[in-house]
Amino acid sequence: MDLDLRIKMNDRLFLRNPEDSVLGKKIVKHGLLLINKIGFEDFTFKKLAQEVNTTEASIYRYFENKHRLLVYIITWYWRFLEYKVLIGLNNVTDPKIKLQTIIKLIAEEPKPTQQQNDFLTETEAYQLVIWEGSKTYLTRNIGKDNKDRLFKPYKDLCESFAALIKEYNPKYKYPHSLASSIIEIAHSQNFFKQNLPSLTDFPKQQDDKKLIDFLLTLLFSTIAIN
Amino acid sequence: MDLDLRIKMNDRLFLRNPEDSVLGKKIVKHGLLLINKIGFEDFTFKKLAQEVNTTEASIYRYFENKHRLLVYIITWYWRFLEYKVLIGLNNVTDPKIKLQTIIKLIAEEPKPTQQQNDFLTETEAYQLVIWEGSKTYLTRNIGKDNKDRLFKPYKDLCESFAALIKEYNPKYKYPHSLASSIIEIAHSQNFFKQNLPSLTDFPKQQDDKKLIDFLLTLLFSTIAIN
DNA sequence: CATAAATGATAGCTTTACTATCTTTGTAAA
DNA sequence: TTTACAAAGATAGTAAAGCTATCATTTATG
Repeated sequence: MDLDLRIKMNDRLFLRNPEDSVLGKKIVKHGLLLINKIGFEDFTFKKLAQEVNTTEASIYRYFENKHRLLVYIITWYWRFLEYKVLIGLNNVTDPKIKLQTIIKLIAEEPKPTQQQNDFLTETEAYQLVIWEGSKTYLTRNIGKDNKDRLFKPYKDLCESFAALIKEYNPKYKYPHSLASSIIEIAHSQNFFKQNLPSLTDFPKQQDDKKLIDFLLTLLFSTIAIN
Repeated sequence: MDLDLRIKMNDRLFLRNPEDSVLGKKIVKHGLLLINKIGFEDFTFKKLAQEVNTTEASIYRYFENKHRLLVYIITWYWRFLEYKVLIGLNNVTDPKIKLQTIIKLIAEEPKPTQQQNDFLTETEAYQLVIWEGSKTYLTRNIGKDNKDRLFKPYKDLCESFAALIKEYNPKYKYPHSLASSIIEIAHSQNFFKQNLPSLTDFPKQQDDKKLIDFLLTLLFSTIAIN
């Protein structure tokens, strides 16, 4: 699936739009790679500056702090995923197949592709979401960040998902909670599978088949129409 | 439910056992309160030292760093919860009621009680789990920390939960994943309800009744025996 | 070609996250 | 009742993180 898309980013996320310059794109791209490599806690703008052959001060011209950079990348991913869902559901009419499709898109580890070398790559972004995604909102800044609409992409995705659930079974009482829960579970189970495998029933060295089966069963049994 | 219990803590968590001294207990108690107040990111041992009227250096004699203190409190909570489960399931034989009971114990916001004034309180610990719980393991130290068995209390709780699921339906394929998922969801939904309510279907100013209903339906529909 | 904007280079400041050392205090065995 | 020894206090110091400021130098743009 090739998507040549321009994702509109919330301009509260940056001081200078990173998409507008070579340096900006390098900051975001290598930011993603470096956070994945050393973890968000150990990640600093100084280290990133070295990777990108620039200075700390230059990075601060693009992003207020490392948290904003993190949110930038994570929300980019949510928007990207929503595009994928949009494309993936194109021409699909059966509500059941729609739900199966969205679950796969959410939970399946994306395959590495060649393109988009100069900006964010889906596979790396997916890893970032698994490891650092919840750190975007588990912060005392959540009130302010929410007012700045930083979480809109995530909310939109949940809303789309919830709409499909409602379409399948209009009487189900908790479509939003179910949607956000399944998204969260997909990532936490993926994390546990890699790092705390006894919390799952998935063999470490295996694809996401079982995880998807688990999620599909969970979803369809709870929204089943009796 | 009164529990006068002594929770055995993993001694890799501390340098000096905080339960053995007045200062140690104050550090842990006010550590919990202060993290809840200002958030883990802004929390420092220096600030805690001021709260407790001691010095930074003294706190470092008990805990290697703030992450260990966090894990200490969080794992204390998991152990505490497992005791509650143990007591709560005492004399219960019906597997269905067992599962209902454990869900309630996991998801229900504990009521404030008077006791345990000098150490950790359940209500505060519950808030900490919601806000900071996942930060215990979403770290590059997870491999080492896991070897030190820091996550054993959490694993044990999940294992107990999974065992009840297996008892109810021995044929269900994903008892561990389901157990850990429900625990995680309980907290993330609780967080969303407070902070990003559009991700849930629960009114902000209300008890956990709907959340528990959501979880119960989720659990029992997916493990239903056809 | 002029000029504005972006970047580089450098400096500096406050806070965090520790470690070290030395002194005082409180407690428990000799 | 001394003695001794561990816990805590007091103080200092260090490297890194997390910024902000300034000025010089490139690089785009009209």
